[in-house]
Amino acid sequence: MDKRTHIILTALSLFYQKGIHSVGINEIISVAGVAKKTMYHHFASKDELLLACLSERHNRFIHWLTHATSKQTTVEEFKATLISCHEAWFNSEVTELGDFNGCLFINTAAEFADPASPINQACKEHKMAVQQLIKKRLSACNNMESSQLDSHSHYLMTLVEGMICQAKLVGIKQFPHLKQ
Amino acid sequence: MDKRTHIILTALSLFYQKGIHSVGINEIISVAGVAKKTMYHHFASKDELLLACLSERHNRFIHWLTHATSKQTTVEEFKATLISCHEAWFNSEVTELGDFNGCLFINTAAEFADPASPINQACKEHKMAVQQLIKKRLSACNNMESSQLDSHSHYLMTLVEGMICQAKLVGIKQFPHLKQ
DNA sequence: CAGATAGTAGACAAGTCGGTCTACTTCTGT
DNA sequence: ACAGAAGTAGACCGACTTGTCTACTATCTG
Repeated sequence: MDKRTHIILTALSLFYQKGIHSVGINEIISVAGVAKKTMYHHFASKDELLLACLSERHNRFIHWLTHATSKQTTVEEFKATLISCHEAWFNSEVTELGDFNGCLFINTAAEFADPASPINQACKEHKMAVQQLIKKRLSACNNMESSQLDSHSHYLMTLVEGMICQAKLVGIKQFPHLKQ
Repeated sequence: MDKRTHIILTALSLFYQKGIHSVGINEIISVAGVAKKTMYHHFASKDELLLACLSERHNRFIHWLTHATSKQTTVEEFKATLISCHEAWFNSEVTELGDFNGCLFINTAAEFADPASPINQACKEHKMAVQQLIKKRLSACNNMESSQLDSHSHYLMTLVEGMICQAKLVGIKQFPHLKQ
């Protein structure tokens, strides 16, 4: 495998499981089995590496969510699919997303003060992309009233974000009460 | 003011605005205007100080939420109050909670890997206490069906958690779509 | 008045941090 | 075959980390 990709995947896994500031460059290169020079050959700094990790995670997540929610036809069906595919993630049943430890973007944003930093911007952009995907999926449902498209997609996004937080902090993995 | 309390409040503010690992002991004592020995006289370690900060924040938050949601009589009214008092928090209009920067407990949990650590336990306990408060408030509403008390309080909790995340990451401060 | 407690400033230890650099090797494309 | 890119190990830098300690002072209590 490509060294650059290998470093990204190793760092991504460590960042996701332990947080950003808890993981040092030395740990990353040691786990990746790579020389420090190699890492700094591909990435200018730890922040640049982190940005590459966020990008990788973003692509994986959007790819997964796109495919996991591609079959429903009604709003109710879509909502149920959205909830249950997230439950699968919480139970670490989605191999491409790895062992569940909350949302990498929420976790990362918690560690950086400046909201204008590229890192926080990347986190924000990820969330907006997810919101857009939900909206797109919702608009394809055959009983969706277009006048409520914005508010309903926004509502589902709030629900999903809440589920992720509860799954991480309190350990709730199933949300039967949301399915009515 | 009590030195111990002063240290806690200073550390709490720094931890909340910048994250835990981004803030060092030296910064805390420097901002608090206190000798290092004084800090270590009151707290055995940075983790102990953090636990005291979490406890302080927990008390403030529960106190605020208790009073902010004490007047409603119906389920619909309670839901509206719950949403709008959180909106006030997001807009930093609640003085006792300071400048909004997400939920300290969600932010903190993101930085510590071990879910069994006292720090993550404190975060979990805070969330369960909020959940309990919501449930208690809901049970006092005169049109609340007791059979749906668990599922409805759980639902409201999910909504509130989602709002907090969206307010922090995407900067959404108002949630009109949740009020129907 | 004595003794304990809480405070000050700041040196110090031992280790980690991100990042640079040297010296050398291995792979790859023309 | 040879040049250059990509890799290796690891020493090294200065700054920062948590936490301890000495030496001294102020304040409170019996």
